[in-house]
Amino acid sequence: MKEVLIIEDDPEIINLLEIHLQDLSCTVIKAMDGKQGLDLALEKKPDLCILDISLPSMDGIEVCQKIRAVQNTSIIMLTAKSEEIDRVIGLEVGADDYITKPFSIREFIARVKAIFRRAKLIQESMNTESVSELSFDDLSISVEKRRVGVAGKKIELSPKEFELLVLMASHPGKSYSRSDLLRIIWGYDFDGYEHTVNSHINRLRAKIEPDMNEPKFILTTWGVGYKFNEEL
Amino acid sequence: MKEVLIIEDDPEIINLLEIHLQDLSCTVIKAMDGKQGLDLALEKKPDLCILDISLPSMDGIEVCQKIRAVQNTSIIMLTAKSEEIDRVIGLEVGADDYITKPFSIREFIARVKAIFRRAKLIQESMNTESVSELSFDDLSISVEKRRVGVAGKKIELSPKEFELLVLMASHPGKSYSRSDLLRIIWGYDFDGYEHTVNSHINRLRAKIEPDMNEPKFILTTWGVGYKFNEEL
DNA sequence: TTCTCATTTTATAAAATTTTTACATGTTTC
DNA sequence: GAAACATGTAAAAATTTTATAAAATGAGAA
Repeated sequence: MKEVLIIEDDPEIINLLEIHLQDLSCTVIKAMDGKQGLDLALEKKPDLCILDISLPSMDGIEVCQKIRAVQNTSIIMLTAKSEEIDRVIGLEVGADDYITKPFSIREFIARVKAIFRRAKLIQESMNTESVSELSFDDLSISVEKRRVGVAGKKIELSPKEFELLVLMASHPGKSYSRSDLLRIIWGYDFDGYEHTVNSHINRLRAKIEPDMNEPKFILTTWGVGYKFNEEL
Repeated sequence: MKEVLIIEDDPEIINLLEIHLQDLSCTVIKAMDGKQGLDLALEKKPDLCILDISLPSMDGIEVCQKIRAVQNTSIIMLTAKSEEIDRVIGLEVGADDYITKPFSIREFIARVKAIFRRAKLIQESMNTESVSELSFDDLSISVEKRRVGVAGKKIELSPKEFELLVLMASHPGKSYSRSDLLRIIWGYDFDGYEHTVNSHINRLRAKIEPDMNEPKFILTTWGVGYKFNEEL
């Protein structure tokens, strides 16, 4: 059960957001000014903060920075004008996402869901650092030595190819969207096309798949992304 | 299981750090002043000390120096101002890393992990260096006598070249990044370009490799660093 | 000091990877 | 089936990383 803190001085918006967050079965806590919001954030450590940029008693930017200095809470910032977003980004406040008012509830919900997905992904990827040997059928991966072999033959992979393979092979059956992969492997600040992932998957497959027309290891989850075959 | 000692007089910070260190499954011990911290460090020999610079009863810098005089515990120093870091560096206190308050937990965790990785690497590099004779194909290394021969012929190596060769030849197949090599061979306080490593590897290869276009002993792990050929 | 040698820096060339691009091929939906 | 969209493929362009050689620096010995 996720806990969400709304820091916002407009009661109408609070109400609106609260209703829809409860639909997502989140617990909602509320603060109507910056200072109180910061205190609550530090005390309750919610999974997500919705943070308005203009607030009484303490600016939203400051609140964001202070929260981020101490803990790893996801933050979505609300701004009235899109120019403010530039300011927030320029200051590298470190929010996870930004929404300009007025916004559609549909969009808001989508973003909240996206944040939760990301947080879960990052958490999962932190856990699997320790596995050093992976083996499926005739594919073997030595994470530490950075070696990959197919049917006894040594395969040379580029850094990105290797990282993609290790990540996916560490979580067989888990589908990663292209943007998940970009965020995890390329980093959150990569700005390029999602198609880049296709290229790398394509080259990786060419190196490890015996039959390109029927991939055995790296499968396509249509409309979603890619996953490592869980039935091996 | 790693043991971490926190020496810090602010209970809030202690609490914060303790929670996140426990997430990394570390055992945490705490001291709230310099003297007590020093005693605990010497008694328990933790894997890592988190050491605030301003402390009651004994300055953090003094504590750091005294710990380092006696044992090789990793130390991360916390300072309120970035000027203090200059002072710490100027005094060559020998901390492994420095963080200015306020810091983000994200960053803190990343640094702690980095310290543990380095410690592991250095520990490993110490292990097999006790071997006094190494021999691969027609390359022979006498670690004790500091002599190297290729195809029966004696080769003169400079100190850095020799150290690089011994380290890598002691751990065939293990890839070392340029920064790993700088830290292990040059020392943690070297501040120069990673490119320096290339120069040394280049000269070392020129002396021991029969064919520069296809190195036999020292191989490049593209995008990572160098390793000694494990298939000899 | 002057010389020598190891080391570091710098510059440039070469190699490999990564990203982009363009287009082909599939898949879904109406 | 056709339109819209998602994925596959291959190759050119751009970027990053590594190799190599040569010049500058610095430390120590004669």
